[in-house]
Amino acid sequence: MARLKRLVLERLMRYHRLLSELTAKKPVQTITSAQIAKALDIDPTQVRKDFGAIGLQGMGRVGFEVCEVCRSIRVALGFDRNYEAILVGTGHLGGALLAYSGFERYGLRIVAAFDNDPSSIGGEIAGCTIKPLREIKPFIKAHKVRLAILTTPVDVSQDLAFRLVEVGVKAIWNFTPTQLIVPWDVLVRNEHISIGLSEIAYHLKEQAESEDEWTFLDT
Amino acid sequence: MARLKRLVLERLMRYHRLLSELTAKKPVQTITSAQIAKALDIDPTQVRKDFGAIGLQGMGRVGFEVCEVCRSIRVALGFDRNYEAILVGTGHLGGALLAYSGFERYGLRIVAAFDNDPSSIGGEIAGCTIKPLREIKPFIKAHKVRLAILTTPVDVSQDLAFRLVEVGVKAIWNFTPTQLIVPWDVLVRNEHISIGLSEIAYHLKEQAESEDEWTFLDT
DNA sequence: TAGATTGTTAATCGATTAACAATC
DNA sequence: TAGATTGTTAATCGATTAACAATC
Repeated sequence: MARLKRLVLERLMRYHRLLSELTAKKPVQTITSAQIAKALDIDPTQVRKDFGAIGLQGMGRVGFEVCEVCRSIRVALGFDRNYEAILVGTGHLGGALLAYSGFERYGLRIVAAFDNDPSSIGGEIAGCTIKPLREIKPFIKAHKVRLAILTTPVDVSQDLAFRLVEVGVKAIWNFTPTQLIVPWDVLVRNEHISIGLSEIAYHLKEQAESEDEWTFLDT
Repeated sequence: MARLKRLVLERLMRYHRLLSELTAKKPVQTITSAQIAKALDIDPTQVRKDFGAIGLQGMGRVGFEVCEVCRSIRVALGFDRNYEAILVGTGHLGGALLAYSGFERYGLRIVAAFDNDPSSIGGEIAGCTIKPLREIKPFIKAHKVRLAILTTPVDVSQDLAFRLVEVGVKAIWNFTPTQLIVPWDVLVRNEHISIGLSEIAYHLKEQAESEDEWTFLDT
């Protein structure tokens, strides 16, 4: 099967969530691409293409079997596997991610948290003891951890990334606003929250300005 | 000036951050589009196009003046204005956002937090008192709040969205995994963290499989 | 069978990149 | 002036959407 692109992966995730919610409310046997498309405000062809990409077959005049779709997506994205992750940086955001229990349904379990602040080391968040940063490399080696979640201050993240990949980390979920440099076979997924502010601030600015125009017309 | 598209806005944000960091380290007078492009791993033409879109003029053989670029981006995105926001849902993620002080440089100030959990109401996070949810509409009206940050459980977010827009909210920063329905003139910026897991899980799966192949060849 | 839905190819759209004259 | 960089038009690339025969 051809390698799936990022946009396809993200849509598959959305389909999966939609169908999970749907079946949680009331069990549905089948669903059409048009129904899914409407719920997510995209084109039905898109849905069929994406399903085709992971080998899903629909039934003419009926649509797709919900259970089968969910299962296929889970297999395609790798949610049927289990992988252990570590988290570095136990500030507010790190704590929030540790406390979030929703990742387990996707096969992700955070097995350890690290920090270099003496006052937080030894503490516990959501059942996870905070370990000193110097133990991170032995821990990763011992547990064959391949995913690291970075919620550290900006200035240490690149240095950390170097050290993480050295001991076998193959994916970094990066919540720090840094463009990390990593080997070609390591995936960095950037989750820079404040990027969203560009769209928000711009919208509010434009909106305020257009309001001013109307006020002008009113007078 | 033509309306800027989302992708352009996001890149402008990245330019702004890059240049802020750069000048913080050591003051630089000018920078070329090629230098910026290299740092962000994009095409130099892209940078010049984006700058052109906000009316920035470079100098042949020299490049762009760093200060002027920063200033123009701030004006274009509306970071030179101040806007007040409220936050709804003071769980772990809500708390993390309240505690984060980095938004102020973009003109955003969170002025109140709301929750409907009696045990958290009256408490304080990062200097912000948590108010009961029933006070949210009067508060928004009184303070003319136009931005709301949603970090509530999924099941209440659509109902909240309806109530928020009723009293004048024009932008919702949505951290809940729901497709919100809002009037056409209200912006919803979705920040669904677990979407990123699709890319991460898939990469780890593919990576594990390719490793298996090599192991097979070794034998 | 008739009709709705799939699966796929072709057309469109938009974003990115290449090319190069104009500029300092 | 010579050479590096901008600004802009044209070409390419990829993603989305339209069209429609095949299917149940």
